[in-house]
Amino acid sequence: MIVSTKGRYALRVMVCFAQKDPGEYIPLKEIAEKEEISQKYLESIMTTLSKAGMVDAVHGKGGGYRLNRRPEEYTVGSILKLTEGSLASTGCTGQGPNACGRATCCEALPMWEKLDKMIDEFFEGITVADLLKK
Amino acid sequence: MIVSTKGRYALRVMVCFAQKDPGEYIPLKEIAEKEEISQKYLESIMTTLSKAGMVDAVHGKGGGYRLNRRPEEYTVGSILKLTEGSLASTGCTGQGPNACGRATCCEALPMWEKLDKMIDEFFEGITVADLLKK
DNA sequence: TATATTACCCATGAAATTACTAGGCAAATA
DNA sequence: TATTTGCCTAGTAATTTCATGGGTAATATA
Repeated sequence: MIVSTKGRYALRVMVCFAQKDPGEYIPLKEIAEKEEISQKYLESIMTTLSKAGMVDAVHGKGGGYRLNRRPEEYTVGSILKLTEGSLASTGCTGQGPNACGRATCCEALPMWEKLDKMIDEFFEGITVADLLKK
Repeated sequence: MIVSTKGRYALRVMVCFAQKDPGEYIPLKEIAEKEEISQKYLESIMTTLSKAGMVDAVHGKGGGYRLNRRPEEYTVGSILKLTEGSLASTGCTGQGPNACGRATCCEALPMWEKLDKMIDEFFEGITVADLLKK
């Protein structure tokens, strides 16, 4: 499976924030209950989003999280890449420590690369705003 | 990652057979060595392919495996669906025991379904023969 | 018939990943 | 100061992945 709950939760939560009044801080607890997601688990996801500058976070009473851009400025791709780490279909494409040693002669490699490109373009072409309107 | 070694090995091996003389049986050992894949692991993959009727298998000396159709008659999709079980991107699409309880109200579901369709069409549009010619 | 060769079957296991859970600390507000 | 909220670190149970090991069944050849 290409997308774990982490990425899917992140997406749903971002859509959830987009439905709220912009500027208003929403505590995580409220979102977790509405979306029926474990509060503790969601904490780690929100921290990731916060550290990456995707959302603003404020401690204490009256605090919580909020979006810091308009929904149409968040691509689904940017959210998934952040929370999932990568969207690569196989791990044998690209560089890095997991690069396949047979890459130079693998008949299938161009196919995986084409797929990855297709998936990337798919997710980069959708924004949180697109998920909102239905 | 959407495609594990099991599916990737299966694909590479099918390409490997397609390069051989049609009709000739090739022992698994030879393929495993050429492709640098664990012989024992490959056994289970080949058995899956054999039981599904994708390849012919013959025991004993001079035996082994061979394709039973022309390379252009095997889609990548058919091989991956067989070895990977499914190519669904999330597990929340479709029916089955893992179907998401929020499916009816999930804003992201149409996106996952569209992605799955795109991926399926991608793999069904490529055959073993396509991987061969390069 | 005996032997070697090959596919097939079943069980086991190590490593990694996923999806959480637990508990405390830090910051902000009233 | 007390409460509310986010942040940090660790641990853990279940599942999946990627194999390994040992035996059995079928086929060909000497």
